[in-house]
Amino acid sequence: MSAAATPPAPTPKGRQRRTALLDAAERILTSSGGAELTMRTVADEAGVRLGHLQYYFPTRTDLLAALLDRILATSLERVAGLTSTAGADLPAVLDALLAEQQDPAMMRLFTEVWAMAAHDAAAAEAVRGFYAAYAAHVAEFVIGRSPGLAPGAARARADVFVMLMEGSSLFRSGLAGRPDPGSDALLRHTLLGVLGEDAPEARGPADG
Amino acid sequence: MSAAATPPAPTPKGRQRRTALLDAAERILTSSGGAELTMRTVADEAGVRLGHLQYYFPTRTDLLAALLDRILATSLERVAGLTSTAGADLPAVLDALLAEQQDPAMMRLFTEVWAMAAHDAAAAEAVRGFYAAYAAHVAEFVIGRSPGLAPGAARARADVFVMLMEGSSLFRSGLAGRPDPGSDALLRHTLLGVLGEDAPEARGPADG
DNA sequence: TGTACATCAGTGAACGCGCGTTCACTGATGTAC
DNA sequence: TGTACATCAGTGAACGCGCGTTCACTGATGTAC
Repeated sequence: MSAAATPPAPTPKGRQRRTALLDAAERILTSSGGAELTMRTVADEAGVRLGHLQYYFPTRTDLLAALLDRILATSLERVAGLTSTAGADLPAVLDALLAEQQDPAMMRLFTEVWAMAAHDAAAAEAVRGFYAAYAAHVAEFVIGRSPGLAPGAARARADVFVMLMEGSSLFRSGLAGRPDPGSDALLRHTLLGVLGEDAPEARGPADG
Repeated sequence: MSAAATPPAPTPKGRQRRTALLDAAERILTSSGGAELTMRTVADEAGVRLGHLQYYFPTRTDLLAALLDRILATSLERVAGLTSTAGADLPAVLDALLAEQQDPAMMRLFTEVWAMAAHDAAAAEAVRGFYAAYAAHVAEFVIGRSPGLAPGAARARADVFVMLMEGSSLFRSGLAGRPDPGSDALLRHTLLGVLGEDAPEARGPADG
């Protein structure tokens, strides 16, 4: 899916318009879902005519590909920004990552991304690339804090960390479950444990 | 979304036809996605005329609601069957649960379910009910193996277990990542730890 | 500085198509007497 | 056992609509000389 849409004009104005059009598409994807994301609704949302949207994105496929790329790139930048500060306060980094999960808009975006990936090979490849890079950032972060750890072990920890993060987003966003303080505490404890960090308590705060 | 579609005929034949129609709809959802699930494609897949499909499911909304209910009910039955055997070999139960994740069809089904829930309040309620019941089964399982554990603690463990299971399905199915033996080992280790079971090794098999 | 021209940015109308839904209809099956 | 009738099961045609896409077009902006 990457590099599917060739922008007709790499001028400053062209880039700006392109961004505005993708903003509109993202708003629609977030608020209404993929089924409502049509060339017409996006054009309306952006305040341009249908034909003009097609000047930048000739087909709907081009638009979706560009939107997917941008969503994944933006998310990856955020992760990279957070994990690049190796010496940072780990619980604070965790808080920042978890805080994003509670945004229902972000959650809706990712359910759409997963659904796209489930039925489109090119989208799936883009999504796998995203998670590979995400996990690589986390692995680097882990190694930065535990030098000498085998690369394979760091990789495994990063993978499981990402799995748990993605799974928990379903619940913390309210989409598939309801946030719960006790579960959240154990979630944080488990995430720290996976990263190889010892948590304050031995097991879990809610244990009796 | 539950109880939206009133079946016009609860006769044996009617129930059978209804099931066949939902089977067809599920095949389409799995193979092509929600966007391709139209009244016509479902009727074709089931080998009936459009008007006949509408005899059982007057509107597309009715069809989707019934399909969602059935998908969730079926999944819940499977979970209940596995977790009801409290004395069973835990790694075997874990294997069975994890094996299902590798089925891409099941994964596609759930990405569609999540996407539905993200944009439809009734669907979201059904999905939350499903996960609440799923976690309740796991919590009961945990208490069965660790009597005396506080209910809140069991609940938290079940929640985190389900979070990690759902997150890992994204990767083990190949949709969002690629299955990896080292990560799988740590995943199992972490899942057991969350359930309160001590794993064979102290930390993780891939650690050095 | 002015002019010619290419390219960029944006418009508007039309196309064929598949969609969900409506509705009148026919044949099969059950049921009351 | 036979008949009348209601209900169940299934058909077929048509509707209006929104969709992605095509295309000819106009105005704005840059650039070469």
